[in-house]
Amino acid sequence: MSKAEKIYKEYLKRTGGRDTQQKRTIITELSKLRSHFDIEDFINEIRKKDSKGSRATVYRVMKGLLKEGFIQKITTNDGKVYYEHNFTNKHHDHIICNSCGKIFEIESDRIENYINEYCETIGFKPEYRSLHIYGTCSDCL
Amino acid sequence: MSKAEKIYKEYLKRTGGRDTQQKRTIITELSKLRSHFDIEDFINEIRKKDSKGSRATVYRVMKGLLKEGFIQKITTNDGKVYYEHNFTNKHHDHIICNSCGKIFEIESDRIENYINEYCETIGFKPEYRSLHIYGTCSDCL
DNA sequence: ATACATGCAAATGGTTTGCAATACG
DNA sequence: CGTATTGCAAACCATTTGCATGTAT
Repeated sequence: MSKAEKIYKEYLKRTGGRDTQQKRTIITELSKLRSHFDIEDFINEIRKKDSKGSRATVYRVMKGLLKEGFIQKITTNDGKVYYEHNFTNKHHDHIICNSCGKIFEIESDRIENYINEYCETIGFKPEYRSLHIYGTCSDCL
Repeated sequence: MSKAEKIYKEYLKRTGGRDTQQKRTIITELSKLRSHFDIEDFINEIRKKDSKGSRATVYRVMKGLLKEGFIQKITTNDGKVYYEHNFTNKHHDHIICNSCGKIFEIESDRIENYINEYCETIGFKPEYRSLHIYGTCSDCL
């Protein structure tokens, strides 16, 4: 069973919905993306596979994925919106340059460990996180 | 000079704008808020001080404050939007329960230090951050 | 005086929703 | 078959913008 298929199964289990071709296509295509993506581009991609893929369905699936922590939403300073999945379990954080808009991705076990420790002390069960660091990158300085 | 006045001066310096009563009122009222707030409530608050305070002006000032890192924007899982200032320099992060929606605030020097260290290694100058941890709180577990 | 700021209302853009048609279990 | 899901278009809501008016410098 492919990675995408596994995620899809897990998604169905957690959301308790029916097994449909649309959902499967969305999650399969999603799993092919490596980095943050624009949702409009993604919808166009979906439409190549399923000519009548609807925006509404994509958003409906996205909502479930967000809720279950499979994907996250990033809003940059200037209001642009991106989505990103973390199907690989390797969660990564973002460093965003306010000057040129470039986005750097980092993985940090130290932050991860710290968060887990901290949450344990207050009895909170962390599922996913979103960390964005804004500032100025070396090129712009 | 009050804290709010200091922020206001700093804001003017950084954005290079003119000194107006509206901006002053917005920043003064903002500095009175302790925690995350709903912008519509905030606009109503402003209107008590300045009967014709406009949504547009509030958003315009917010935009500058966001850009300069004086405030941050939080979007919860279910799409609700909050704002929050960090006029106190004591930046704090958020832990958000996906089940009941409660928001816990934490301060973490360890995360702060780590971020500063990390950014130094890549030549990035961090200005502010947004860290949101989603999961389930002890009450909901 | 003149350029920037404000207020209003209309426009925008991302996301959600009502409803009729369709497909899963 | 009965109910959840889809697709479409219209609705929604937070935010932005054009323009005429007001105000700081």
